[in-house]
Amino acid sequence: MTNKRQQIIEVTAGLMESNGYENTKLSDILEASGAGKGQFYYYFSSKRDLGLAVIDYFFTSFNGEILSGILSSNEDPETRLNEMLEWIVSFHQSKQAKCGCVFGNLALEMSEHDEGFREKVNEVFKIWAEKLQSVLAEMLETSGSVDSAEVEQLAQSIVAMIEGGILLMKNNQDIRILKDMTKWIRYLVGSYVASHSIP
Amino acid sequence: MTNKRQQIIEVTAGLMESNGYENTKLSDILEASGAGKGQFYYYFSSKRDLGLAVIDYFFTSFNGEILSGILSSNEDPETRLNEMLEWIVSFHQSKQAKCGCVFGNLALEMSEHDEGFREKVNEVFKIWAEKLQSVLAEMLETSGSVDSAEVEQLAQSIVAMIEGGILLMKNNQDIRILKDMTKWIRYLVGSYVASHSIP
DNA sequence: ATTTCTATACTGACCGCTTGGTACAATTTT
DNA sequence: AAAATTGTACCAAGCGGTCAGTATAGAAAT
Repeated sequence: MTNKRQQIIEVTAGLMESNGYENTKLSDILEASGAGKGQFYYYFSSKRDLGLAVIDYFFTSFNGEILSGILSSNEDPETRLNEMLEWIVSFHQSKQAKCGCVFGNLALEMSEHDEGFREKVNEVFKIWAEKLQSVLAEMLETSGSVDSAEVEQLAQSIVAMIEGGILLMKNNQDIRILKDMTKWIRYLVGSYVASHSIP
Repeated sequence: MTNKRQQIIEVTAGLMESNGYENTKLSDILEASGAGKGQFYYYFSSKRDLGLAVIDYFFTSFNGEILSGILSSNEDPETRLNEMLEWIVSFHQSKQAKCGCVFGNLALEMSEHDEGFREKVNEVFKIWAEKLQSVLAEMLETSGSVDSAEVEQLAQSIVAMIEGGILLMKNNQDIRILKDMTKWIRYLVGSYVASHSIP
């Protein structure tokens, strides 16, 4: 039964979402998933091993929802960007603005003392920014000269803006901060696209 | 001698800057500051007590450098904003983009399970945003209608953008990400001010 | 002038508790 | 019977924090 393995991953994902990695203790995991120690160490070689598996699990879900989902739909690029921002806001609203972004949380918690975590999280941000870049490129399709390096920077900065908005939102426990941030992202993108479109 | 107390605070500040709060162990603090356990508990009632004192210490330094310093100088508001952004970039450059922002780090690490930390960090962000708001207001002085609530949101979002840029910078260990972010902040502010100025 | 007292500054062994991880016997599945 | 799976007792290490006691220096008492 790899069911149990998957169950442990999903339960831990829930715990890590609100407590981070270090603060999700093995005992919590065992209790919440109804597994024994032996069972755990049969499926995972260490807590770290599980942690990395949980990141993969989060990415799969994030990828399906945002990257392969919303950002890859048939809508026009502006709509897709908007839908992504709205999805993020309502996602955090449903969590009462308390959890933050798992990837952002792990980035700050783990990046310093665990290369494996750092690289895995980094990959998520990288893929996200790449996808965003292609959406921005679509918006600029009718433009004359497009500096693709600049668009790349913009895409990456949008990811950073979202993460920053989530950080402040979480610390303030107020969804409005993230909502405002998305407004300025739209403003920035709109302003950039407008200034680059051929009259 | 309250020297020792101050020394412990400063040494811990250095440790917390690169390791966060939980990962700065009491044993590290004692070793680095050359203090014994008894000495420590003579000056501080708990590790948490020290942690809160360290935040105050960081804020004092941040306040002097940025809030009362750069942002309150006699230069015009655009220059002050620029100088702040440049200061932040070169600060993190000097730390090889590895430490991140103490306040941002603590926000994500502690906000969930310690109200005291959360509120203290929140206060920092709040004061920062307020100061930034007044600088933005100065830029808009010649404008006709200024929506001060909107300017407040912009100021807060700029703080979020900086924090997000630092987060990604740290996880990527690449200062360029933060540098790019500051570029977009300037672009956003410039664009906003331009669109609100009377021709 | 000498002794006694007391407040401050500091020591480091020790404590209770939690942690991630292991050993291994018992059970279930094949 | 053999192999895969799982419960449980256990471990060493590390943690923050406590505590009984020491050193010292200046004030107070003699």
